[in-house]
Amino acid sequence: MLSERRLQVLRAIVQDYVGTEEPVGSKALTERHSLGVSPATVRNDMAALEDEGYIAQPHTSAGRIPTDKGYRLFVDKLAEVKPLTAPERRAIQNFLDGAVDLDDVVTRTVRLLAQLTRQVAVVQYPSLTRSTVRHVELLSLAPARVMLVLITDTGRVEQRMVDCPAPFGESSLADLRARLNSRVAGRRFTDVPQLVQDLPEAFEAEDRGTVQTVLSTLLETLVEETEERLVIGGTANLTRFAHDFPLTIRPVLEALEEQVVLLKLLGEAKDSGMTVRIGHENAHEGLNSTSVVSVGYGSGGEAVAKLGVVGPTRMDYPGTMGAVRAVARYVGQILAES
Amino acid sequence: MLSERRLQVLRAIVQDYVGTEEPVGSKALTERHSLGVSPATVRNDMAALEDEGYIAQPHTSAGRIPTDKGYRLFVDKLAEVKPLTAPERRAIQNFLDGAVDLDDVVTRTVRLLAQLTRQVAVVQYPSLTRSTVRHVELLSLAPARVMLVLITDTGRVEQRMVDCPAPFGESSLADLRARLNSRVAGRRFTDVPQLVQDLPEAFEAEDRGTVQTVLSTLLETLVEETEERLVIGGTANLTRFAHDFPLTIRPVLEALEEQVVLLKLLGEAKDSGMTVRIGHENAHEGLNSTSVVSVGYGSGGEAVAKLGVVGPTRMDYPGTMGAVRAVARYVGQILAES
DNA sequence: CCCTGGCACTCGACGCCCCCGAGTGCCAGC
DNA sequence: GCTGGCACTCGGGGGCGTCGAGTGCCAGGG
Repeated sequence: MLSERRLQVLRAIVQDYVGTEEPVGSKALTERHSLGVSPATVRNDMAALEDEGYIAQPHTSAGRIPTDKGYRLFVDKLAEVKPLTAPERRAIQNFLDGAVDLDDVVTRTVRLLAQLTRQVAVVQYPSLTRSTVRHVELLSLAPARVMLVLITDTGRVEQRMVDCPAPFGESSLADLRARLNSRVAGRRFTDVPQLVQDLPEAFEAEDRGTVQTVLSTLLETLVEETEERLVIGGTANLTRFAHDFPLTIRPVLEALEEQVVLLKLLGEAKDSGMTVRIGHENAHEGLNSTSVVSVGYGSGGEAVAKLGVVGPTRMDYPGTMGAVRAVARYVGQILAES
Repeated sequence: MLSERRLQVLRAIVQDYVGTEEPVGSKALTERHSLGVSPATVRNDMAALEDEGYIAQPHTSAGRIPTDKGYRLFVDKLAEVKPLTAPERRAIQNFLDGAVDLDDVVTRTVRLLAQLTRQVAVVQYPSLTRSTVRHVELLSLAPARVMLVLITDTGRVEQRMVDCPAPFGESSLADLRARLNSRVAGRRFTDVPQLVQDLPEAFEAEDRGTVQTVLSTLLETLVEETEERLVIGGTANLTRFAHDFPLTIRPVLEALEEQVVLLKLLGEAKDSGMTVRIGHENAHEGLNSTSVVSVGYGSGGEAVAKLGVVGPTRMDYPGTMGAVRAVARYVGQILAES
């Protein structure tokens, strides 16, 4: 177990390194922090911290920098989430209050978060798994061609073309439309598959193939509709922390373009409370030199989606966590109001 | 007026510089190209080209690099658009054929273009203004509440709620739906106002108010909801040509995050044919060191939106233009089919 | 008139060396 | 267990010389 003072030393190292972006030495430490001991003592502590793997030397005769493990300890034990200042909060509220619809809320949030943290922001759209079907419309465009339109209770509309295996009469179409809606209107997406399962049986043999095709297209659409979407912003901030150029930022840019990667990233985070994943804790290796701070947000008590930022492991954790938490709260409020 | 040989020299300089990314000198030029003259002669030509502003020296005693003006001449007079190879075309077709809906087409297109050109790709969603109406659907959600769904020929769907001034029967609704579609289906958005002008007259007095309300909502949708959307991809490719400075890529990343900037960028391009904007020809100063190659695409003969790539002025223009043109063509085909 | 080879000159890139100083580990003493 | 002292390490930066690609100019030849 590390002594109290050694923890202080670690905290001081993290703070200084985050501030200066340069390895920090024993002398500089004692000058900038009132630890009450001499550099020599600090050196001993540093040696101990290095033995435990919390800090490392980039090369002999250089100062120390925190390791992922060091940041982890810092975040878990040594840092307090820094609340935003009053003007910052007002700015958030003003900015988000101007949003006109869901898209706008999400877009504004991502900009806000990127600006506030000066890092890359990621915001997931509120999940639709709890949505219900308002209406399903079928339109005949050609004898063997049907357009399927799905309308959800949140006002979203999805449309698909269906190529039928056989011509499908207008009356059969009306029949299918009526039966379909009476079963699924008002029901949750997740219940639909079961509700339409035996529908083909109600039709003549010649139409069953088409009915089946239409139904499976509908089910596909439902699945896609619930697929998680997200928006990112502030990628230009990546250039701030990349003297050691393309090497660092290229894989990050690549990872950020893969929505799948990001969704997995957010998915791995805890559903409640804030999650901080540091460096190699991130499964995706392009993100091994970055940290991800994420938190769920939602209109009620329940989180419906997540948002967060991606930045260098050498980031201001207290400040970033404060900003992320504050933004999540305000977005939740906005969603609850609308 | 420049002699034929000097144009050849300029072409050779552009080609070599694009290939090697290094200033090109007179000796190297004569070695790599069979110009039929000695380095000394080339030097004279180069001096002339420099006087005219087509090439420049980064510093004394270095080779020459093309200026924006030089690239412009190259693109206008010296380069042929390079057609894609057969395997490349097959790859494009295969990749795009797998798309299931409009979103998917756009997403795939942007990935494809980024991969093909190894640059940043930008694809605009088909704009509603130049589209035609495929179908208008009306759904009765409550006695005095109608949902209007507009489906365009490009597969885009827009939806609006209409609160009717009076209850509106199912049969009247069907009547309106039929009349409306027989008039506007297949017609351009811009023609719709005139086509529906006298429609209320065909209805009973009690329904006219509602018909009028529905129609004006439709017109609003056509006019208002022309909000242009676009998608970008391949930003990681920026790192390829910026090992020198984060300085270069930062403003580019910033510009790319501003949809407004990009829309203006594409908007400035010609409606038909390919547009190449080189360096300072781009109004936005963050993009002063990049070139933008863009072209319109559409389901029929007419362009409904644009797509293109953003890359360094030092890019392979013939290849890029070939890829952009080919992708635009195939996307057009896909849109026409669906 | 235009092309050519020759020549002197320029200047950035590269490698070398050396010094400086921050930072370290260790140790004896308080 | 903390402290000051001390010898050592090593990366960074500045100065310097060399190298070579590239240039402009010029006189001579087709």
